[in-house]
Amino acid sequence: MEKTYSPQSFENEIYKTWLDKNYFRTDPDSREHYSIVMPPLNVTGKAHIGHALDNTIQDILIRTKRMQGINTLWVPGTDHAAIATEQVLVKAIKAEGLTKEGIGREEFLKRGWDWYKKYTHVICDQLKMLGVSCDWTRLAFTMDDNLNHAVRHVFCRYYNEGLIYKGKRVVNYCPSCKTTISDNENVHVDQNTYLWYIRYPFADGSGEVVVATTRPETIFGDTAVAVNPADEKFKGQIGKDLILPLVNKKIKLIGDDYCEIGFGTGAVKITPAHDPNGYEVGLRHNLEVVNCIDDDGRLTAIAGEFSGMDRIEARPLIEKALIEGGYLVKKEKYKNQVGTCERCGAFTEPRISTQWFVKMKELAQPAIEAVKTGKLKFHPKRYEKTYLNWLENIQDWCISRQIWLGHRIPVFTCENGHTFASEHDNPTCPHCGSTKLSQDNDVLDTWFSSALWPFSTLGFPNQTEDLKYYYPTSTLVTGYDIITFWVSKMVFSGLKFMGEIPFKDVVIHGLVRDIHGVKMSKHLGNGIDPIDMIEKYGADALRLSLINGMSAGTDIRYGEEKAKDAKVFINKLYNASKFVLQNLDGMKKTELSKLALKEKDKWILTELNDLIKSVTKNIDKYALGVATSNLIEFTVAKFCDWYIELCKVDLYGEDAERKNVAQNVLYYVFDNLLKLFHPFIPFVTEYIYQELPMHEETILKTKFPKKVGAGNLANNFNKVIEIVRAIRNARAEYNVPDNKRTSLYIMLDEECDVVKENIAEIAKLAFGTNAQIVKQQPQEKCVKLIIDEVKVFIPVGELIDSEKEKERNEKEIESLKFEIARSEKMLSNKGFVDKAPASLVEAEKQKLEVNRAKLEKLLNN
RNA sequence: GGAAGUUUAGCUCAGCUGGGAGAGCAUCUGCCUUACAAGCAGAGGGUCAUAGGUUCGAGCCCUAUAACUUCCACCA
Repeated sequence: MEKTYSPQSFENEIYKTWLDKNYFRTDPDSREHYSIVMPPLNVTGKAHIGHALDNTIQDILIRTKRMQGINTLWVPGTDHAAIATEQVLVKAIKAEGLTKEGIGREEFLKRGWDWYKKYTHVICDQLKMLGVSCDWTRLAFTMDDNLNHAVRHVFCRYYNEGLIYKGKRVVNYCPSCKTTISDNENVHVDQNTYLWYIRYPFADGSGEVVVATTRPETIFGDTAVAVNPADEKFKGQIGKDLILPLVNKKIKLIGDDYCEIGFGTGAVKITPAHDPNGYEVGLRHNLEVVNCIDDDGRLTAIAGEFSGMDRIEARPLIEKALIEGGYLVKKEKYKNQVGTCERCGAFTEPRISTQWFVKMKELAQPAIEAVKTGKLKFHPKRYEKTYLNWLENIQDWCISRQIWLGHRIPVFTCENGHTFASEHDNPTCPHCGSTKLSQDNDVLDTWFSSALWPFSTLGFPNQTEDLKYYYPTSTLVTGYDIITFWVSKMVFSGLKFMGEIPFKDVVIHGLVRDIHGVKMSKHLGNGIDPIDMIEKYGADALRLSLINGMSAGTDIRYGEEKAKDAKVFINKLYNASKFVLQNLDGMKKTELSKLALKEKDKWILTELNDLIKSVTKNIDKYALGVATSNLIEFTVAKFCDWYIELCKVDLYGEDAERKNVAQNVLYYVFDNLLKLFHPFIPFVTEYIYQELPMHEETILKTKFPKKVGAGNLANNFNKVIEIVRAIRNARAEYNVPDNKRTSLYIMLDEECDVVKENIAEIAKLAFGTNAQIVKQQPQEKCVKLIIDEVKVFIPVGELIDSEKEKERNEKEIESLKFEIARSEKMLSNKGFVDKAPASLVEAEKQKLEVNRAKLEKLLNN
């Protein structure tokens, strides 16, 4: 064992052993199962700290369940992240002086596969560094043959049931990525812009209507101006013709409720092709749809002199033209939100186009029910609202994307004009048998394949053993940011195709932010690279730092300090292990129940029992941050600070029997502690475990502690702790330095076995040269402490200061008096005595009595 | 515009069904005590955001207010 804790020296090797021995592999058997599917990792880029958090949580759950003897499966996987990858590829191709269209679809897809092959291991290797115990032999990829099959199978079922349709809709379009994006990918950002007030004259010269707009460049697509029919301001004018500025064509003034009275000028220009509301209005009024922005975000021919210009760049020029034409009334500063592309940040364009949709209303209903009936639970519960709110207001899901990478829509048209969907590779037309087919050009939204993840990774649509045994999965762990994107889609898909919810518990965690609470981003350079942290502090430290103090569902402020602190703690555990290992020589391994346990042994075993209970309970509740606090608290404040020190008396003593008891208890407690810690910090616990004299093949297959197997553990050891603390406090108050040791005289008013038994321990822990039980107060000048029936005398020589002694005594008397007064007040309060629970009132009475006795003892001295 | 969350020590956060305010880091004091100075022993430090209310009793429940954060939403 290395002298100092250096995780870099063993983490990789340990992981390699785990893999070599195939420990993470599982197959269906007769046991109960616990399964998790890992949220698929994007093959682009590398792991960020959010991945580290997400996967650490999953790993803790999996490792715990595995140790509890449950058949545990964790399926890892990757996602093809179509839009992002396509962008990277397009860029690379461009760098070669080629174009996507130039090399053709087939070659492009080949490059895509090459990319995936090359980079899949990058992110997987990074996860391995973190110590994840997923079954890598089952690594799934959304584009794998069987997953591809699942996608087409599902598509066809939707299609044949009429749940998929092709329709015209206003969708978000990114002119930079050149594809449609979903509402979720369309990020609204605040922008400081202007509101342009534009004059639309009546064709008959009888005045004008002024409209306010944030998008003057879409004027070329205007096909009406709308006002609210109830608006007095425009009474009698609805139906009249207006002259569209710059274009000089006639458009109608229409009445529509969409237009709000009193907002802006009360009149709004209607651009059906480039505004979702405008489109709806257009449908109601049968308006012409005029496209004035093309695929590249440039103005079309209809814009005349502006055609071919970027829509945003054209804005000032259009403004100038409006001024010159006398159309611009004024321009005001204005704040609003615009849609931007989540991937590239470009302004998106609402755009009318033909797309594929999934009808959602019918599918959403069972998914809503699943949560409302409590079959599917969110942790914390409040996120159910996010989920339900989204499903209850669901819109049809636009699933087509105008890119090449991904699952191509399996809809074919044959030479005779028959259109059909097929899940087969080389289909023939079911209507005429033709094999001359053309396939739809679009690919599916990546979420379409992710939606099937919990069952497609288990073999669906084939009814495999895995699928039968491991579905529905147990827990899904993910961030709140993709509840609507992903979680909800898996739920309705699972219900639809498997007839069963895909998982029972959804564990939601927060985002990892920087230490000031700002979202980490490349742009700001405030990101923390998990791999950096692993290299500097070790994977265990990173894991512990992410989990410790984490509260379910809330964001985490993270700074490098935290990883450092975690490493400091692990170092402490490491040193404790060194102590344990150095002191086991000659131990005769004996069952606890057969050992003559002393009070201190019973005390630490009781504490261990409590720890096991709370850690188990908190893991079950997904309160992992509380579980680690429990563990750390026990390790430092119980095991190291007290028990190890207490043990030394026996370990270094003459009594072989006693020594053996101490060794056994020390071993037992530490062994259990390692196991309890293992799910959280797997590497260091395995490393230390392997050093234990009696160990099994690997800690990860040992039994998770359940309950301390020993008889009655009742003990009175806290009395000793109280005495030691009192002595330490008194010494500090007299400024006795720790290197000055004193004798300790202890006088017992009543028999007190626990004190007698631990007299040497008290001396050791309270800086005594020795401690002895006396019948009478010693002659020397002493500081005198009274701990109930125990009196302690500390001869601290010239340091004694009778003034100070009196002062200290008085202070204690004061505080006791205060306590007594408080109790008396409570107990004389009729309301409290009558209404508070009896046990509480009783406890208060007890306290009062004890304090009164204490006070009396002090006063009598 | 709708909704959710947060507000507790200088910093990061715990605080379970209401029953005497906690941890880690930082600060101060004293100690190199044979696992650990990445340590040990001790200490200081809080009107639990504000104002009301319910209750015998409120950090916790209710109502308003403020600040910050986030999600959803088509307001020109």
